[in-house]
Amino acid sequence: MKEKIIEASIRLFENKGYSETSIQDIVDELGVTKGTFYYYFSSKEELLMEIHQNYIDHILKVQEDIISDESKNNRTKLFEIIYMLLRSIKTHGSSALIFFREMNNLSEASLAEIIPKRDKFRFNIEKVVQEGISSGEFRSDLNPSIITLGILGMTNWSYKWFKPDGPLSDKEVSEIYTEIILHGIEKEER
Amino acid sequence: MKEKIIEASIRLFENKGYSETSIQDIVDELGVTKGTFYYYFSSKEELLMEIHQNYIDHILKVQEDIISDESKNNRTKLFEIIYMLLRSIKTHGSSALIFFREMNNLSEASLAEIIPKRDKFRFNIEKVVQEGISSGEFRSDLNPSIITLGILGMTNWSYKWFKPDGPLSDKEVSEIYTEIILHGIEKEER
Amino acid sequence: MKEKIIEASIRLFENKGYSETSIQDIVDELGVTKGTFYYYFSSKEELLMEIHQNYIDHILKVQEDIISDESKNNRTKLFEIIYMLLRSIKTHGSSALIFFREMNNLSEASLAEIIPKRDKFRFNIEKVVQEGISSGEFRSDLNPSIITLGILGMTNWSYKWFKPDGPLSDKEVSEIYTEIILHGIEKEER
Amino acid sequence: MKEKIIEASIRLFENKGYSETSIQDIVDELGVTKGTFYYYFSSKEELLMEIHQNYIDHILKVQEDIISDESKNNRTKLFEIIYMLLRSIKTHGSSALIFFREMNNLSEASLAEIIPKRDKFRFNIEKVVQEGISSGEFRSDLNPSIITLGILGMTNWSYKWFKPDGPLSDKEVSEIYTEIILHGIEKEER
DNA sequence: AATGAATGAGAGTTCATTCAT
DNA sequence: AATGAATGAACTCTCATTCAT
Repeated sequence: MKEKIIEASIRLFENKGYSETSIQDIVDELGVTKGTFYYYFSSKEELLMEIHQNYIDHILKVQEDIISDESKNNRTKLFEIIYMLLRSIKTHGSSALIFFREMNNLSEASLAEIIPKRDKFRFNIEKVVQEGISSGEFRSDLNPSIITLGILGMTNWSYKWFKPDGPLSDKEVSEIYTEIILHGIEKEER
Repeated sequence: MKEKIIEASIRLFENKGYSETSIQDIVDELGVTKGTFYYYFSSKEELLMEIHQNYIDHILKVQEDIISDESKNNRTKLFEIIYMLLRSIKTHGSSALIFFREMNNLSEASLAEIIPKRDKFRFNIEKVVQEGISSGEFRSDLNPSIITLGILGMTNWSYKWFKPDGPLSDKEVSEIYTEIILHGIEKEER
Repeated sequence: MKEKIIEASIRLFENKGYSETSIQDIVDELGVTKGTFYYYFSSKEELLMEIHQNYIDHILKVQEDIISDESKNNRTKLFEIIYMLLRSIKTHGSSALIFFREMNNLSEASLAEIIPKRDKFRFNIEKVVQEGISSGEFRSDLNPSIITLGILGMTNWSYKWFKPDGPLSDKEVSEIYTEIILHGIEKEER
Repeated sequence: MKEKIIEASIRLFENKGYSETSIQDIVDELGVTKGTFYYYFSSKEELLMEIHQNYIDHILKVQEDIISDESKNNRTKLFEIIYMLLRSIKTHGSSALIFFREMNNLSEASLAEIIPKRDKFRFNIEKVVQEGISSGEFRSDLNPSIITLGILGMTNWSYKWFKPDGPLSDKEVSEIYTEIILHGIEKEER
């Protein structure tokens, strides 16, 4: 039941937004009553928090796996992180969209847990960029923080328009994005 | 007074979000009463719509000026569009942020006016990309639509983190972004 | 202007009801502003009161003319009162409807002026009935107050359905009503 | 609780009118909160609609019973319908008054349900009148529709003045009204 | 004679939440 | 594990009225 509540609410939050979706909307979707909701969640915000946690924990975990694989160079790591983010739209429904759009509906207390994780995700990418610079894979004349924010922007923005059943697959889009980024930040001898 | 209401509400919407900001919040900020608000706006959504209109009309106008300047090549046009978007954060407060974040709080009727303009802005960029491909400035092996969405992602995402009084200026960030993009999509002889 | 406000408001009160019609509705109808309204009337209720006064004063006056005409017998007087009421729908727009429907929107003070006039109108009819009984025109075995209320019910109710441009004229309806009433209350030798 | 809300609101609507009675007034009367009201009714209009439905369904049902009783002649049927209407003031509180006075506060959608029932009630009376004409009980020289509207006027108007604890009983008034009507529309050999 | 900006009280309605069962 | 009645605070919006100009 708890899972079903989360799934239904993700669907509703995506379409109507968190604030505009009432507990009533959620339980109506499942044919149960509000009491049931409060048996599993102590507040509406706790539900939102759980969606956030699930999502960020998932992508952080996959990211760590990618980064810690010493057999991959930094170019490959960047591609795989980008691909993973785009793939998560298919695997995690609209959790990503909700993660980015509804963050300001979390309480101070919840934000204090989520923001460090979100920052960690960003720092992990920045580390890949910096190691690529050190190893000579990437150009050294561009600010690594801004590069990282550019990558995140490109990728995260895709939640606004990417459809898993659209003309291009998540892999194809990831390849184009990686190509754009790499042949910009990579030191040149092409 | 109408201007003051718009300014105050942009500030509040930015911090608390549109749905979480009440009319009471807005008028308290100005020391007037709710009646005053409804003297100038017929609904809360009309206010949101006006913010949207002001913003999109502004950036569309500036974009048209950039694109129609025949003395500029497409590389320059891209840079100027990116720069204009980042600059608008300074000049138009948080209208940009509200524009992107609160779009789903518009009514169907309002969306029907805004979406075509937003699409036009995107198509205008896509046209610059395509003309750059035709003219031989840009690579021809990457999907122009995806390139455009990548550029928009990078740039629009900056409303989430860019601070006009941060360590880098809007111009510097624009130059880095342009550099990343260009030396990826530009046909190479480096 | 004052006349125009009264006319417009009668039209609006008829369709939407007094409470549901705002001052704004009235002045919009005339293309003026609310200030204008308050130049002529000190409150919304004063306007309603004026409509009431105009109507009741009119029908009271006509009624007195009918009653005081010594050349008419009581049968004729009854017919003429009924006819006058039905005719007033044509001549006084929907004042009658408003008079009956919106009376409870008057203040205590206004009611204290209107109710005695309304009662006087009723007593005048009751007097005709009673004189008809005394003179032998009407049956003496029926309660004159109830007869009067029956006549008023029949006649006043017509404001709910009578249309001046309908299949029967105000005169024809009056004749049928009088016929029904008379050949019930008239002592018999038919 | 739902029943208690209906009862309290009928009392309040009678005295202050529907538009002038607020939800707050209703719940104050019962010592509950506005939330409770909206637990049982989705809108103020739904409450008004329920009062209308209850009343018209009741009188329609009783009317059908009267009409379908083949042992009664049409004179008797008329009397019984009139008596039933007057009796309903006692049995249904002021539902009748509200039914007639507040009909224009119903939405289009609600009216579309109520008007046909109200018309059916009227047509049923008209049918009795017409059958009385065919059977020779009633005069044939008077328009049956107007007769019917006259009967309804007399009877419905009584909601404005009839008090169950007044000098005459509902039965006595019904008898006087029937007497007035019958000896007007009945073919004569008196 | 008329405007237009502003008020302030109150309207109907929504909703997250509680709690006895 | 789940219900259903009830709360209470907040919300958007309406409106008769005022008043300086």
